[in-house]
Amino acid sequence: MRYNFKTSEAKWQKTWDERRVFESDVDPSKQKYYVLEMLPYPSGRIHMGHVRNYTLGDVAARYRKALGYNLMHPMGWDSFGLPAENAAMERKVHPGEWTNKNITEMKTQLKPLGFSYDWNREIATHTPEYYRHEQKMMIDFWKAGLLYRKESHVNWDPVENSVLANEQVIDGRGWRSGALVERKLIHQWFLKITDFADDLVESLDTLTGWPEKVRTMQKNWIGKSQGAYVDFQLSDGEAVTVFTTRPDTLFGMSFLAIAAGHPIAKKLSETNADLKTFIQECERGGTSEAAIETAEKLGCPIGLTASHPLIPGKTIPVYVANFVLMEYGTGALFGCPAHDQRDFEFATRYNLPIVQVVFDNGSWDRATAYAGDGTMINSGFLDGMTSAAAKKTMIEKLDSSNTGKSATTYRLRDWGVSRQRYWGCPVPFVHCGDCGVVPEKVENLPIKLPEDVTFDRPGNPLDHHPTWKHTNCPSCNKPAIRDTDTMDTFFESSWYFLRYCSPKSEQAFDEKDAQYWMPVDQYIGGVEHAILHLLYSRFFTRALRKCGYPIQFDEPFKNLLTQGMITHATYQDKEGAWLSPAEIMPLDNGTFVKITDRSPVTVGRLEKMSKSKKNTIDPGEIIDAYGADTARLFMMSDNPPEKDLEWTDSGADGAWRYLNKLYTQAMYAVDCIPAANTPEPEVFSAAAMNLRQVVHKTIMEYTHDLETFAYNRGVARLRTLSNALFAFDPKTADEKWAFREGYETLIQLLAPIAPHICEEVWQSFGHATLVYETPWPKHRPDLTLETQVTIAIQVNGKLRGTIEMPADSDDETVKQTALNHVAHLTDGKTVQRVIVVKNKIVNIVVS
RNA sequence: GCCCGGAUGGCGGAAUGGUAGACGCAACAGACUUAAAAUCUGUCGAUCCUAGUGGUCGUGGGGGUUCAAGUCCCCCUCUGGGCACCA
Repeated sequence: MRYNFKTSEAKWQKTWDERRVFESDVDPSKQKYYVLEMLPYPSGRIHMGHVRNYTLGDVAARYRKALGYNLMHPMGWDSFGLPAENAAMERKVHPGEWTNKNITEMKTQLKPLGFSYDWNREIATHTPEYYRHEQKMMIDFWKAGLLYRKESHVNWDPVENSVLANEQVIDGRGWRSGALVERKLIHQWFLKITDFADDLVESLDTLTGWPEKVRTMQKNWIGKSQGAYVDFQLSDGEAVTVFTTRPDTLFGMSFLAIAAGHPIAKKLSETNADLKTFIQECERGGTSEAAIETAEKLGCPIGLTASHPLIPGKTIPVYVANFVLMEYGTGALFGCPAHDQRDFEFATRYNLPIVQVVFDNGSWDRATAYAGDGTMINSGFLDGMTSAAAKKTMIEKLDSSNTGKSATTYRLRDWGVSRQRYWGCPVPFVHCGDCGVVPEKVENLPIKLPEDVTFDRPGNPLDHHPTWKHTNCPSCNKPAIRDTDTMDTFFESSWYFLRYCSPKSEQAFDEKDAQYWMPVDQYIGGVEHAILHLLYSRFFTRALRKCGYPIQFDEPFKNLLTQGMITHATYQDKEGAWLSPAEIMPLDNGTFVKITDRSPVTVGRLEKMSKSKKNTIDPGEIIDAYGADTARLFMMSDNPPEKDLEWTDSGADGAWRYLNKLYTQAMYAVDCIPAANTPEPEVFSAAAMNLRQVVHKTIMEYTHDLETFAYNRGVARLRTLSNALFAFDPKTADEKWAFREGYETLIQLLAPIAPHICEEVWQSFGHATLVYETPWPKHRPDLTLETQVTIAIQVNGKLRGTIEMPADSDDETVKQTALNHVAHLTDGKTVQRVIVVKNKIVNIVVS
C-alpha cells in the first residue's frame, strides 16, 4: 500500500483551510509567538532557497503551535525593485503588471507546500495601501530632523545618461552600454542612521538570540573608533582637518592626502591642469567600496605643503589620492608609511620617507608596514611610551596646543534612500521656487506612481513623464515641481514586520496589535542580509519611536536564524554555454553528455543556484514527483540550516522512500495496536521497556534539537526511532501499547517537518483531532535515565578497549576494572597517573 | 583591499576538551523475481600483517597547550558571504 501524497496533501491543505487553523488574532490570555521569514522579492518562480527558508520557518511555527503558543506566521511580497524595471525594458511589460503576475504565480507555487501562513495578513509593498504609510514616515523623519538632502556620488552611465546600480557596473563599465562608468555628484535624500550609531552598536549586546557572527559583522560595520581630528596649515594659508585613529604615529607622518572631491582639490584644479586631469581619472569607475579599495593606489601632488602641527619648521607634501573618499571622515588623512600598509605602498611608489615611530623589539623587516603596538621612538615627547599611552598623550597635546581634538567616529555612513528610478515609493516632497523643499500635505497621501510611463529611453521615467511632476506648492500653492526620486527598497523591508500586526489598519500599524505581537520571536532568512536589512530595520525601530510612533520594544527581532544557500553543480557544453541539470544525462563512465546531441558536458564546481548559471532545480518538479513532505523533509535532514545545502536528486529520493516506508509500516501497526484511549499497562516486558526508553529519550533530545535548530540532527534521531519501531514485533498487550506510544510519538515529532503524511497517519490511528492542534509530547524522566554505560579505556591517550559498567559506578571501582582490563598492555610499566571521567573514559598514563 | 564564516569517509553530515565517522545518500554483495523496478539482508575511512577482541595512520596544511584536541591557541592554504543603488 503506497502512500498517495497527491490526494493526501491536497486533502489536508483543504482541511486546514476549512478549519482556518492558521489564522491568528490577538488573545491577551495566551502567550504569543511571531515567526517570520524574510520578505521575498516576487521574481516569478519560487526557488529552492525559498523552500528551505519557509520550511525552516514552518517547522518552528508548527512546533510553537504544538507548545500552546498563540502563533502568528504571515507572508507577503517585497514587490518594488529593479528587476521589474529591467523586465519592463526587455519585454515591454509594465512593472506593475509584471509584478502582480509574479505574485499570483509564486503564491500558486507556494500553496502546495503546506506552510502554515495566515494569508489574511498578506501584504504587497508596491500597493499604495502599503507605501502611503512610508510616505508619511518620510515626512515625519523630515520633521524630526532625521531626513536631509546632500550631494552624493552615483554611478553614472554617460551613454545612457542614467544612474546605474552597483550590480549594473561590471568591471567599471555599464552593463548595457559598455561605457566607462563615472562618479557623478547629485542631490540625494539621506536618513540619519548615524544619529543612532552608538545605540545600534551598544544594543548588539542585548541581542543574545542572534548569531554571534552577525553581531560581530554589524559591530564592525558600524565601526566605532576613538581617535582625533588634527588640523594642518597649508602653505597657501588654507587649513585641512584630518581624522585619524592613530594619533600616536603623528611623528612618522610623511604626507597628507585629500579626496578628489575635497574643496581644496577642486579649487586648485582650476589652475592646475595635471591635477584637473588626475581628478577626472579619480572620478572614473564605480562607487562601490570593493572597486575603490582594489584599485591601484594613485596620487597627484597638489603643489602645496602642510606644516607639521608639532614639529616647528617641518613641512610635508600634500597629494590628492584616489583612495581617499570625501564621504568618509573629513575627506583627508595623514600618511604614516611605516605603520599602515596602504600608506606604505603609497610612500614606496612616490619615494616618500618611511620613518619608524613604533618599535616592535627589532623584528620589523621594513618590507611591509608594521601596524601593531610597541614602544614609541623618533617621536619627541612620546618616546618610550606604549602605543596606548602615546595615543592618550598625543590627544591631550593636540587639545592643549589647539591643533586638534579627540573624537569618536563611526565607519557607518548615513543611509542614502534616493533612487532615480520608477518602480519604488515616490518621495513625498515638492520643490518650490519660493519655499524650497516642502513636504506634501499628509491628507494628499499617497502620492501615487503614474501608470502611464514608458521605458523606451534610459533614465528616470518619473522625470520624463509629461505631467506627473508638475504640481502646486503645499505651502504657498504656486506652481512647483515634485521630487522625482523614489525610495530605496530597503525602506519597505524596514518596517513590514510591523504592518503584519495590523495589515488592514488606516495607520501604519495599531498600538495594541504591535504591543501584543512585537517583537518578532523568530526571524529566519539568508545570511546575505546580515548587515544592511537587519541594521536598517533596527534603525527604523528607533527612528519611528523618536517620531512618536507607538513602539514599546527596543529591538524588532528577538531571535535570528541565518540560513545558508542552496548550491548545485554547474554544467557547461563544449562552447562554454551554461546547461541546466534537466538538459544533461549521465553516462555509465560517470561523465555527462547533453541530451539533445550527446556532446560532452563539463561539470563545474558547486555554486549558489542562480538563473545565470542555470544550475537551478525547480521546486515545482520535485513537489510533483515526490510531494511537499518529501521536499520539506530532505531540506531539513541533510545538513544544518546555517550551512549551504547541496541539492541532490538521490537525497530527495531517499526522503521519499523513508516517508513511504513509514506509511506502510504505520498502516501495518494500525492492525495490531490497542484503541486510542487504552490505559497504560502496569508492567512492561524488557523489549517494551527498551522501546519506551528509545521513545522518551527521542522526545527529550529531539525537542532540544528543535529549540536549537539542529533539524538535521533531529531528523537523524527520528530515523533511529523509526528503525527501532520497524524492527519491533509486539506480541503481548503491553508491547502493543508501547508500540502505539512509539508510533504516535514519532508522528507528533515528525509533524512539523512532514505535516501532511502525519495528519494522514494520525487519522488512521483513530484520532478525530488534527495533529497540528495536538500538544507536544513530554518525555518521562524515569525512562530517559541510563542504567548501564560503556566506558572507554585509554592507555597514554590511545583507545585500548571498552568496559560495561552500571551508571555512576564509583571511580575507584571503575579504575580497578579498567586496570585489569588492559593489564596485558601495562605489564612491566609504571602506572604514573589514572584519570577517570565519570561514565565516560579512563586514561591510564604509563611510562 | 577590508569585515565575517567554512574545510571531517566516495557524498551530506554527527561528535558539553573524553570511544572520530551517529543518521542518511551512493556503491558493492546476497535474497525475492522469468526479468526489471520496488522491497529486504549484509559490507562499507586508509593501510599493514601472523587476519585478530590485531597494529599503524587518519578531521585542509604546519606548529603549540593538555593525561586527552575535529573541538582551545598561533601561522598558512583553499573556499563561501558582505562591502552601503541586487534583494
